[in-house]
Amino acid sequence: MYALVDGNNFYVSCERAFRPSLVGRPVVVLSNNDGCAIARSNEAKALGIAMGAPWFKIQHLAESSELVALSANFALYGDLSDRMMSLAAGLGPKQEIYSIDESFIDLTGVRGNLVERSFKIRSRILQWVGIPCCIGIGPTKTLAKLANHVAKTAERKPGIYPEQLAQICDFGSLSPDAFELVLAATPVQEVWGIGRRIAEQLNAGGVMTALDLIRIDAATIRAKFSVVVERTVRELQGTACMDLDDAPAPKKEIACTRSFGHPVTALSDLNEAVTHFASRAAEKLRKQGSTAQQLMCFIRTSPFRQDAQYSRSVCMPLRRPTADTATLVTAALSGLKGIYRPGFNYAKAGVMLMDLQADTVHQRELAFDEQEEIRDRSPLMATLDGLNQRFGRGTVLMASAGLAGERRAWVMKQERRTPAYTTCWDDMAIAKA
DNA sequence: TCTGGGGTCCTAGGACCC
DNA sequence: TCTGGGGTCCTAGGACCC
Repeated sequence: MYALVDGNNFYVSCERAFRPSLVGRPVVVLSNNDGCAIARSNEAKALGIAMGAPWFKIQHLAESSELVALSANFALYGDLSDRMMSLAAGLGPKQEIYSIDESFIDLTGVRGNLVERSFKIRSRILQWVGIPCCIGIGPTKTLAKLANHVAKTAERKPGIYPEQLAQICDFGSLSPDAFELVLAATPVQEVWGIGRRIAEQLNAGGVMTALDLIRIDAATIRAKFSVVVERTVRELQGTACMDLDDAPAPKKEIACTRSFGHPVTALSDLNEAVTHFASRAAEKLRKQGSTAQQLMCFIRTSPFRQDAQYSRSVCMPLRRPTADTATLVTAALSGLKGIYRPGFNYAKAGVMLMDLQADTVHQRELAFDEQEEIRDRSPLMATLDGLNQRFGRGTVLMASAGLAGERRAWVMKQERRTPAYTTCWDDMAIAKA
């Protein structure tokens, strides 16, 4: 048996934990650059705000419906996530942290009443961290995920599922008939692994609900779709095809990409931005103990503007695997120089590190070129990371990143950000008697 | 005026090998 | 006139996830 513990409207709940006045109000959290809604409170969902709705299209609701919009505050969300995860881990012996707000728990060997135990964990997370969550339980990960969907929907929209399934839903405790009713009330697109495209094709073939899907035999699905969809169907039918992954593998690629706060035209501005992205990507790379053998750099205009369009990327093979910021920034800037064309309004740029390998692997080289000195700068990088961790991101950076004091067009817009209450001394909330 | 960021996996087809 | 069989690796594109 698996459980899925999932924070409700997670980013919004994090904001509410420190601003209780937001409880009961329609709230959205905006993406970087205050672009579009990436989290919505139940009240905001009730206003009809879609996931990913552009802010400028829903902004009028701030006046008419007292909608509150906040800039994403990932420092806060990450920290509250850690706290929630450590409490969720108490549900069973093994945990897989699947995303910032979700974790699977392996319930093997857990005795007693799973539903009661889940309610206890849920109320502990609510009391200690301030995040409401729902828990789904099922014999496979896909079923646990579906049970979680049922638990959340039963709480938010009465009438679709039995109300006793709200907050905690254990498929294991449902009769076969009750289970079928639940599946029949679930659109096929709500199943984990069935996205918009596959759902369209299924719907066209008359497969509308999870119950319809579960009744198709796996071989037919395999023939019509793929082994991926087949796995989803088998999981729905109760055959576990996915194990709990409690030790995630290192990333195979690491990216840092951003949209700009304002259109950028000058190469000098792009140089600063790309320096930042390459530096940040390099930092992530070192954190996971990897080196990169290839770097990709891209720039693009906005596809949403009636403007001359330009989009190009370039791959830069590296002389040898590296996690050195200076080397990576140099490669990124030289790539950028090659693809930059003047006269465009650039909206976004990014750096991706690829062909990663463990930094414990060292390829010996013959010294063909006596002039070339291979210097190990990893102690310097460790110092750099240490300073930036202790005194804050950007304390020490490459000169080509530019000076932070100046107003820079490419810096992303974050006009409604709340304080980093739990990760910055200056932002700490003060309790008044 | 204003539309996010960061990942993974699978498949088909081409190039190439013996 | 007749033109094999089996395999690997790489890439691009599509689909999915949060």
